[in-house]
Amino acid sequence: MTGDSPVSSGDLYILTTVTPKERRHMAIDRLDGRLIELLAAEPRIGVLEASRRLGVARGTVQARLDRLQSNGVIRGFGPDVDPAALGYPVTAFATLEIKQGQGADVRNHLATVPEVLELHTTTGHGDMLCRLVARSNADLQRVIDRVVGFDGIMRASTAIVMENPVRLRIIPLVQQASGD
Amino acid sequence: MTGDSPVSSGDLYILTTVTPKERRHMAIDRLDGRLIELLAAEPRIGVLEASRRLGVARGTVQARLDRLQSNGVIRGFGPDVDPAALGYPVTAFATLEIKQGQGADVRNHLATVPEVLELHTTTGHGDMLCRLVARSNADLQRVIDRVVGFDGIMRASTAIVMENPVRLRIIPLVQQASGD
DNA sequence: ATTCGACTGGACAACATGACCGGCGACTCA
DNA sequence: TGAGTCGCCGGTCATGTTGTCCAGTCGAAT
Repeated sequence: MTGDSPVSSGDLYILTTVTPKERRHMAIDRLDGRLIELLAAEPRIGVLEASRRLGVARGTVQARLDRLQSNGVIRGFGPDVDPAALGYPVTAFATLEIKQGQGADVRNHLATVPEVLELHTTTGHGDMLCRLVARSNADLQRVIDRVVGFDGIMRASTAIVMENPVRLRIIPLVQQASGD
Repeated sequence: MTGDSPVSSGDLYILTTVTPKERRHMAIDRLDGRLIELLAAEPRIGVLEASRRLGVARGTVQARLDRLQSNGVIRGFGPDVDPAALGYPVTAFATLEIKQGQGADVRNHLATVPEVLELHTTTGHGDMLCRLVARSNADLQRVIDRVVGFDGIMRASTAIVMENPVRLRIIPLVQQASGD
């Protein structure tokens, strides 16, 4: 039931022009949008309760959920863990400059560092952007040393996060995509 | 049951020194870690099945889960929605430079843009960092125009994400924090 | 007109849930 | 040393939910 997503974010993002015909196959409709909102607001809700709230039959909700998951629109329902509550209250973003041809090695290196929560390769004069967490500012130094203590990395510039006024969110986008 | 988290990521991160005594109260132990891993791997698992896999009593899993949630370690189980599958395959990070004293206005402005998935205020010469998505590179221009089309923003520099070798992850950190 | 897909409303057995309980062992503290 | 506290165990119970069927309706496309 948990089929491979047709769009893997591990891949290169391929830029496409989407025709109206294709849109019909990939877009989510209002009911999908409402379902996702509902699940986001009250995740421990069951299929049955969701169907009651949405005013549709239980089978419909079940079918929509299955479709959203095999579509890859909903990747899963993993627990949302707060690094701060784990003892890592400091977040930072590091821009890394990479030696030519060392990209793969650097990726592998960074993947082994638990404090690297996320890594992207980007355009622009920095080559990679990664999200780090640490136990304290002093600990951040240790993390950065570990991150940049690798041959392929030429330079790193780090920005420490002070405030996070907009937490990672998806609902507004879902609403826009579903015409809600 | 879903009490307020003692550590809200919307707040300023306060840097603390953690004594061993405090650690005992906040850290997660091996069982917590295994439970989180299990939930991350198979989110639709129930409490009963989890207790079987972990080899502990059902009540124990229930109690641990409750504690992790009221601790704020587990914020929730929201659906993990893939923007690419919604029709927004382009991701970018924008560094914004803000006019003095306009921070709050800019935050409010950005919060109204659905394509802004995340916003941080940071140290460094850029003042804010935000994560954007768009339907295409051309669409990204529209999104950026909307983001920077606001009085308080002086300059923006954008890095388009090409690849995402390490997806947002938390398990390695959980393992480290739980001594697993 | 027919076929197709999506939705409805209903049924069923199997299962999971929340809420309890008494009891056990480990720990803290006076 | 003894009392209290805490987390965990293994069990019970009524209740609600799940997965899986089914026949029937509706609208859109062929």
